Formats: sequence, structure tokens, C-alpha cells
Amino acid sequence: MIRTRFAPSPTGFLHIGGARTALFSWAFARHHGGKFILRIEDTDVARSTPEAVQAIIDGMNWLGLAHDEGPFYQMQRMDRYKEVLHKMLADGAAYYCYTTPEELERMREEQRAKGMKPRYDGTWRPEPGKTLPTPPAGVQPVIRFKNPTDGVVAWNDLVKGQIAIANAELDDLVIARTDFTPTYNFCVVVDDWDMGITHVIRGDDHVNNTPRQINILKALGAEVPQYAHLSMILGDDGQKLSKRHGAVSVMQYDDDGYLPEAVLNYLARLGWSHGDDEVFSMTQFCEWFDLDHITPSAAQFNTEKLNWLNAHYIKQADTARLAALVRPRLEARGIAISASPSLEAIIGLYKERVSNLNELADAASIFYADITFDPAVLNQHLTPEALPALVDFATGVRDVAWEPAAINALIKSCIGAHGLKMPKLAMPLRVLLTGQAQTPSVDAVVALFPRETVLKRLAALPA
RNA sequence: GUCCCCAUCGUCUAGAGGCCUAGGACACAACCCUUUCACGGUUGGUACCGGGGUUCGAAUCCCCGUGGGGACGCCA
Repeated sequence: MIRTRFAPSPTGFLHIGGARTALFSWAFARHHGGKFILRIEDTDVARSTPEAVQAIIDGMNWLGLAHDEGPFYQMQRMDRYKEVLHKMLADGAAYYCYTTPEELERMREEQRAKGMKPRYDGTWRPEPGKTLPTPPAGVQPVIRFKNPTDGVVAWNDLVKGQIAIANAELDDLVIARTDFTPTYNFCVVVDDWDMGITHVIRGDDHVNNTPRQINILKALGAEVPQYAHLSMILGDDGQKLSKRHGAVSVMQYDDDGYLPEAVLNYLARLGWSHGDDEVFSMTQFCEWFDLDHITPSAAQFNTEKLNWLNAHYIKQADTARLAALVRPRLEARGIAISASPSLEAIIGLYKERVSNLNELADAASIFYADITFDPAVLNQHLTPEALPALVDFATGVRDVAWEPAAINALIKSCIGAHGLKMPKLAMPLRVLLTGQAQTPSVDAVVALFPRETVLKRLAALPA
């Protein structure tokens, strides 16, 4: 049974990189008929917040990435960690270290100055025949893992291939703080072990933690899971995404009018491929997904492609569903949705031409709220030669049958009577009714408005 | 600095030694459609980081270089 997990730390929102990691872990479990587990890594009490937990869950829900087990909270598993910690201490797999953070800092600076990799020097590490210093009074010790000193830790990364790191490169990491709370690398190991995780799919930044985790797993006599490290996602500008540069919550995409299936489809193709396939459902994705076709190199986020996918999914989407999504956006703008025209009718006419839900709301607001005119646009199209035809049209509007074909016939007869070409009348009509020079077919737009509104907006015409 | 990883069009990518005079998608350009703008359709341009090997043959394998990234916490 394949078991994967997504293990974010609740120190902020779910961003695009985390979302992709979650997506791949989820899809891998789905593909194999396994289980997908959500685990909240909240051992950093100072930075974890319940709001962040909620933000992550909201993000997962919006994307529709449902977990089969959890969410598990590490803070609720303290007893278990402490049990393992005591066992390791008893087994000699871990030891107390009295070196203070200040001493460590000094040590690291010296090493850096000498061009060495900064690391703990092993002062308190017990060795056969070695006499340990006397613990200084008043110093609370941390617990360090006794890492092997020689040999190599190797694993076959399912994305990056064979990776081997010499144990000589690794120092004895702190697995419990002075207050006895366990640290990340330790909790992860115990959790992955206890939860029977078979495949750890996570970000690239954890590659360097992997050999340490494998060593702890081995010290515990636990089975080592398979690892797959996903490369990072760069911003649109090729720069690293960070809190102060470009990293936004997935919920921001909701605000920006993206459909979750568009974001998901986009993310699926960021670092993974299935031949030339670009547009596919999540059902299809789960069927196809494998670790063999994940690119080991970093990927740059491309908003334009996301926009294209979003436009595609909006065109495809059921109009009633879109209306339900657009309605709150209009309400948020303080726009009252009237019965005529129906929101569905507006969306039916506009969904072919927009690339996000907010543009749909923009379109709808033309029909529900007062419009403003750009004088330059108005002047450009409201030409003297168009005026008589417009006046004719305004007159004809009073008793023309209220459907596109009849309105189209009226427009044709108006231009015919004045020897005009279609755009001469269609353009000023567009602008007068919508305030815009770009709209769907003008007869369809006219027909969408209630007759009275058209009369009212045309009444502004100079006689 | 040390260790680890990465490297095909502007971007996402296909590519597991001959199928590659390198394919698809986004973006871009032109044309068609047209009642404006989109949509849609057709066409086009642009890429294997450099150098050495291995091989009859290399985008694909190896080495070196260069460039980029990551990690070196009592953060996760």
C-alpha cells in the first residue's frame, strides 16, 4: 500500500510551491490506490499559528486535494517523540550536549573563516575510551543524534537519481532543544515511520536533510521510505519565490478569478509531463501521474500560460456554476444583480472571451450598474454621420421584437437608410450602451439589455 | 568557503544512442474569419551552455569548465 504525505509547517499560507508538492503527493497516492496523509508540522511554537493551519486547509480544500488521513499535528504527538528520544538516549544513539548557542556561533565563525563547512565539533559526543567534560552547572543540554562518522549515505532519489553523501560531511544534529521539545528532522523521521509513509515527495530544499533522516531511521531500526525531491518553482521573473518576493497564497488565485482546475492543470504541467498533453482533468492526471516524468530542474512560473488555461476552463465551465462564482464578486463590489438580464445570460455571452472570473464580473457590471464613458472613445465613434442612424435606431428600439435577429435587422435597415457600413453604427452603439469599444456582437449585447435601459442609454444622444 | 543538485526555443516541456534538417504548448508575428475586441483556424520565427572524450553514430553516455540553484540553525 502506497502512503504519501504532505507536511507543511503552519507559518504562513499555502503557496504555489507547496500546492504543487501536495498535488504530486496526492496524485501519486491516487494513482496507486494508496493513502494521502496531511500532517501539520507545528513544532516551531514561536512561528506556528492556528490561522496558518486554517489557511493551509482552506487552500487544500479550494484545490480539492482531499487527504485520507489526518490532519495530524506534531504538537499532539509529543509523548511519542519523547518516548523515542529516551530510547535513543538509552541505546546510545543520541547524547546530551552542553555547548551553548553562543559557543556554537563562535565555532561556526571560526570554521567559516578557515573555509570549512560550519559544524558541531563533537565535544560532548561519547566515544569508547573518551572522557567527556563535566557538564557545566546551570546549562540545560540539548540532545544530539550520534551520526555515523564514516561511510556514505546513499539513496536512489525518484526524481534526481542516485545521490550519495559522505557521513564525514554530516555533523551530529540537535534532535531535541533545551526544553526537550524535538526538532524537525527528528519529528519527520518518527512520523514518517509511525505513519507508514512509503514515498516522501517534498521540496528540493530537503535533499540535504535526507541523509540525516535516513541515518536516524536506521538507528531506530525503521524502514527507509523512498524519496522524491521536487525542484523549486521560480517566479515569473525567474527569481526565487519568497515571502517578500512573489510568493502568494493559492487563495490569491481564487481572488484573482482563477478556477481551481486551471491552477491544478497548470501546476501539474510544471515539472511533470505526459508527452504533448497539456489540458487534462485531475482524473486523467491521477491515471497518468508517475515520478519518472518529473523534471529534475527548476521551473519558472508563467502567468500567461495559466491565464490561457484559465480562459480555456472558463469557456468549458457550466454557466450556472460560473454565475455562482461571479455573484459574490459582484456583491463585493456593491452591485445589485437584477433579474433582467440574468447573470447566466450575461456569462453565456461573455465566457468565450474572458480569461478570469473578475473579467466576467466586469462584464456583468455593465448591465447592472451605471457606466462611465471615456470621452475620447465616445468622440472617436460618435461621428456626425452616425447620428441620424442612431436616432433612427433609438426610435426603432421602441417596438422592435426583443431578440438578436430582429435587432440585427433593425440595425441593417438603419445603416441602409443612411448609406453607412456596419461599424459606423455598431461602434457608437457599443460605446453608448456599454461604455466600451470592445464587446460581443452588438445585436446580442443590445438584446441582453432590457428595452428600457437601451432607450435610457440612447436618450443621452444629442438630438 | 564546503557539500549537494541542475542545464533543449523568451517560458513550460517532448526526447531513455540512430525515428531529431529537435516535436508540442504558452507568448510573439502574419494571414483567414469578422460588426469592434476577443474566440477560433492556418502559417511562421526562435533552442540541444562551452570544451573534450566514448561510439560507425550523441540533445541523449562519461569527464572538465562555465552558469544557475539549494543546504550548511536549539527553522521547517
